[in-house]
Amino acid sequence: MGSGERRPTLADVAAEAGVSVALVSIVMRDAPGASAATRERVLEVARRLDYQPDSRARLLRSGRSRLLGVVFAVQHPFHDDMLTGLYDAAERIGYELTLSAVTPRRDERTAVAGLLQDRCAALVLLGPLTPTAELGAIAGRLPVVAMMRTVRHRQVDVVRTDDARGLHLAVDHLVSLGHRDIAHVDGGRWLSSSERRQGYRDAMRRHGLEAYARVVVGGFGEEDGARAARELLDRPPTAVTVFNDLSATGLLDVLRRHGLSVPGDISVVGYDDSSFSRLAHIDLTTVAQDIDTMTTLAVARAVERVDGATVAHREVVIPPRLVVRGTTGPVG
Amino acid sequence: MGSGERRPTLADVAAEAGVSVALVSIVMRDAPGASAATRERVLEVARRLDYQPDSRARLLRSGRSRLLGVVFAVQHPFHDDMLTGLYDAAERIGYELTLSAVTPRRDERTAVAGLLQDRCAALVLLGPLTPTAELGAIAGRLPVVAMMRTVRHRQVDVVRTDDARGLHLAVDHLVSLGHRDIAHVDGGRWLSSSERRQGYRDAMRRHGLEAYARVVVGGFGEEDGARAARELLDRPPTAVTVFNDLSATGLLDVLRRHGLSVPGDISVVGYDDSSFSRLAHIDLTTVAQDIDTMTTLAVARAVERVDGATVAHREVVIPPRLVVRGTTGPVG
DNA sequence: GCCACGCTCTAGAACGTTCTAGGGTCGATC
DNA sequence: GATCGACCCTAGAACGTTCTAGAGCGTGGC
Repeated sequence: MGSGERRPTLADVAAEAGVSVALVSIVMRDAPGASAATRERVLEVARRLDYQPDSRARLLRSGRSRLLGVVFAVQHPFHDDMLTGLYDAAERIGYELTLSAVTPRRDERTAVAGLLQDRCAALVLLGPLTPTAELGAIAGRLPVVAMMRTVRHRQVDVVRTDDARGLHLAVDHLVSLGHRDIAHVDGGRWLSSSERRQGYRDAMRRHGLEAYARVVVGGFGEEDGARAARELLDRPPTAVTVFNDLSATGLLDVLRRHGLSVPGDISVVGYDDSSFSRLAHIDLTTVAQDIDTMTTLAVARAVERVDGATVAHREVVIPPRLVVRGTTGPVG
Repeated sequence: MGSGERRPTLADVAAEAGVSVALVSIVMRDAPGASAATRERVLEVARRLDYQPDSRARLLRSGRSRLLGVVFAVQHPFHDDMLTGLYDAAERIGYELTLSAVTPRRDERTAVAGLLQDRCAALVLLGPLTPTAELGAIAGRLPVVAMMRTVRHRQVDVVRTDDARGLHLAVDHLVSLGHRDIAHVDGGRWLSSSERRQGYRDAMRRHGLEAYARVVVGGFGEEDGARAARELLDRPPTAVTVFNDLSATGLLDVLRRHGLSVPGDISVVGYDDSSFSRLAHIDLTTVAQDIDTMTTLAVARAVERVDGATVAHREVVIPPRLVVRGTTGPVG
């Protein structure tokens, strides 16, 4: 019936194969201490009984859990890209991932609490909104790595992109195309928003364009970009840098619907290099966060902490890369 | 630090409070058998020591796991909406969710295998691509509920939308607006694609429009819709029904970029009612899958199976609902 | 005064695994 | 021929919890 008979355990396999439980355990873990012949026989029995190790019992007994808890948010395409990278990185290093989602009706605190009960060895948080103090409290009991935001706390590790530099790249690119009237649609209350906004302001100043600097309140979603676009339509700049790709697509959509050609009338630069931004029909120029490096480092850092290594600096800042595609061009 | 001292256990709390381990367990589970006074005292100590129950040990001992494994795919916005609903439904019924993602480099088999080791009580699979026979094999060892696709196997439960009916609704709506030249962009190899395609064909026939019926190969993503749109541009229909919302947005984008106005020149109907489709700047007419009902039923069904109930019919088919927004209008 | 009962509490087994300590066996070495 | 070491294997404790059985005790009815 599916849940009918009890699932087979080590003891079942041992009995069937005529050996001790301990020996089966050795074989299943591929640990030294069994002859090739018995190894073969035990494996055959295990296969026949369709034995599946019980990771709960396994983790319970063996203390160290090789399990990383990841908190991500639903409806953030870039988080999906990060998850993809995290799975890769974890697999390379022999760790498992356990996910906990933040949804419109399930907050970050709940998501974290769930993982704490699962006794993961460490936590990786994608763009957490939890206040620093509270993050610190969690970090008091297990290693915490925050991604895509700064956390000024001595117990919390951080892996993030150099967001200020990202906006320098974006503005430099636009300036090199002849743009001067460059606006910025920010991320509203999102945490990396202020770094990016500041990066934009600095870059504009560096080019002597502070007179043109204009920041419009945005957010992380398409509707935020769309709203910002409508606001810009009164007096459109020749170029705009946007908090992230998702918001940029919302903005692009509204601009085009109002007859502006991109990049003819207006150039647009996104942020993240989310996988959808490289789709042919979107073809968005954007500031790429280095997903591979970030996820690899985040996992590595978490594991180092689990192993009790003392790591020198808690914050790793990865340089971004500008990816020029079809939404930017010379000023018309 | 962080992983410095061992995390407190029931025994620690018991020792500190001067009672037995069993009693602390009773208090933590809020089970009957402890006086109000000790209850209070034990809770106070637990709070002070920052005790967190170990769900592994808990589940291991108590057999039944109140844990539902969910397999979802990354970069499918509608799966995110489903996750949101599943979390709600699970919480209402006192179950936990454990997630396993399918990514471009992590296939469904791997995702399922992970959950099997976690000993979840049942599996919920979002639009699984696994062949029926293999799903059946998994269902042989624990209850499996597949969502958003049909599975003809006597051990696999199915909760899905009446996709044929969904396309009837879409076509009926377009016909009532005066459209006759209505094309369909399908989902390619995706599993509900054939039902929806068939629903489209039936509806066209029912309206005596088989001469106009035209199916373009699509897929689940934006780029598939975009590709299909380019194909349609030679000889554009006055309306098009699309496999899903994501594909529809790709299609919309290309159509508009080529100077077609929506819904002036062409009407577009999506499928899913993904949360982004209701954003003001997308404002997509679409066939809504009833997320609340589907997720509630899927969780309920999984739990019934876990409890060993014999459920009459294995397939639950939910009627869809047409949501008329801004991408459909009278034929121009 | 005795027994039965309800209430609060406890001891100890059990869940399925890993780990530690050690028991055989066999061939080689002194 | 005893000793050793390498190799294969096993018994039993341990992980942190829940569960079963029952102990202690105060109360009430006869």
